[in-house]
Amino acid sequence: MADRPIELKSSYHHGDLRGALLDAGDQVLHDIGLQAFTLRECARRAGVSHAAPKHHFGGVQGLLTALAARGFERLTIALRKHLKKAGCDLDDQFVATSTAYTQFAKTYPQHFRVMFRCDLLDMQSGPLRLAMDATFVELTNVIRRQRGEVEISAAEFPVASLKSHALLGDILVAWCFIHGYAHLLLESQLLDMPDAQQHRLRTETAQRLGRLIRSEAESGKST
Amino acid sequence: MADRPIELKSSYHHGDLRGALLDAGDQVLHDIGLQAFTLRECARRAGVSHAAPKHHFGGVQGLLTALAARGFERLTIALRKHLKKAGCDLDDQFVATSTAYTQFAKTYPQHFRVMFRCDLLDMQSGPLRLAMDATFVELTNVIRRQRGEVEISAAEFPVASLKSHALLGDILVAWCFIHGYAHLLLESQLLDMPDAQQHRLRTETAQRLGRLIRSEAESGKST
DNA sequence: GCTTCTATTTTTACATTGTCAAGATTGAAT
DNA sequence: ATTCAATCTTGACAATGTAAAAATAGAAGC
Repeated sequence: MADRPIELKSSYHHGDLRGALLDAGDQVLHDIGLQAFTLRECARRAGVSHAAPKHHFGGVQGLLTALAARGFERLTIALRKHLKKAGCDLDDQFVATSTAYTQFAKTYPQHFRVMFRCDLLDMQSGPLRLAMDATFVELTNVIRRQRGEVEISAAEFPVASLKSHALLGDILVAWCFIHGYAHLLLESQLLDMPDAQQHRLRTETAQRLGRLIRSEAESGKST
Repeated sequence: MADRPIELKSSYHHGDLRGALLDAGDQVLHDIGLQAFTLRECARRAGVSHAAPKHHFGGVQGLLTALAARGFERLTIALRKHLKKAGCDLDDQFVATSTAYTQFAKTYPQHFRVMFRCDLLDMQSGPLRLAMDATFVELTNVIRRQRGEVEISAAEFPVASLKSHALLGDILVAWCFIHGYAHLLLESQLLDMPDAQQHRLRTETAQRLGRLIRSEAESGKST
């Protein structure tokens, strides 16, 4: 009944070009991949001229940086969702984390690529740092729980600043495995195997590492 | 005294343009990185016209594929060298492997990037497959020795084709950790810390995982 | 020794890209 | 109603990857 001027797009003044370009960028990554990613193609899909993105993102690096930040945000959400579903069992939590991370890499392979290409990104970008920190808070808190420690709210980052040597070691074990698995799965095609076997192997390995971390935290506590 | 016509370069017929382009490509990666890698720049550095590479590599993908293969060859050599220096101690061998892998990633970061960007490469390329297989034979043999198994000569690949479930699991633990560490070090800058701490943490973690693999292989054998 | 053949390299051309500067448009502030 | 600043478009430039056609040189055959 009422007019809906929000959706209208007079030739100038798109309304939310920034958001539209981000969406277009997502689509471009999904459709043709990072190696074919192009500012002009994003502008085309957003229905604006080829130079329009400049005002909002400065250049291609700016848009990629924003897309990477979006990627970390999505990854954080995925981690939280899987953790929630996993409940309180520490074993399940660790497996769920590796599942979420892996599934994200398989679902958004091109985003995953951008997120870990610091030569393409503006690593000084505030939003990117925030999004990365949020992801890594989630990850490190999984390890903290495995070790029976209290969680942390946010931003005692970067990881290197952690004071507990044992905690840092456990983070290294867990995160490097999870990340390495996802990255190799995506880029090496040497881990190619039937989905069922893939899932079984990853789950078993995650359980194994979870046990390792917990048992050593236990024995460390008694000393 | 004698003429050395090999080195001469009359304007046409370079002599070994293929090799020269590979060297130029190495240099370009080292000097300006993958994000600025250009066929024309490689041709320029090799002293030939911009279209000369086509005959030898087809296109940019061909040259990158050849450079990636070279990268895997170098990585294989580095692994062998570090393993030789490590001697027979299993603990040292595992640490040496992670050291070699990490050092390679830090020394040739741009090559490392190319080697794990399957969207930029021709994954059907024979030379690339051979070079990758050689690297992974080296890696899996480290695990075999940890498990007290006999080594393998070459090419029972890809990894997924391994019949021993336990072996595959150990390979996953080891390789994903090592690769994940190197990749995160290179791309996340969240593991940034003083070199000494970096080295200590990685060494300790490698020893930890080596012990895990060996102890479980032991207890598995007795059952 | 001369010719022919073929592999290699150059030249030329074209569509695309990222970035910049200048101009056009519009909604809001005054 | 006028001014203004933010936003978008136009036009231009150098650079890139690829393709086709032309040029060159070394080898093969005679």
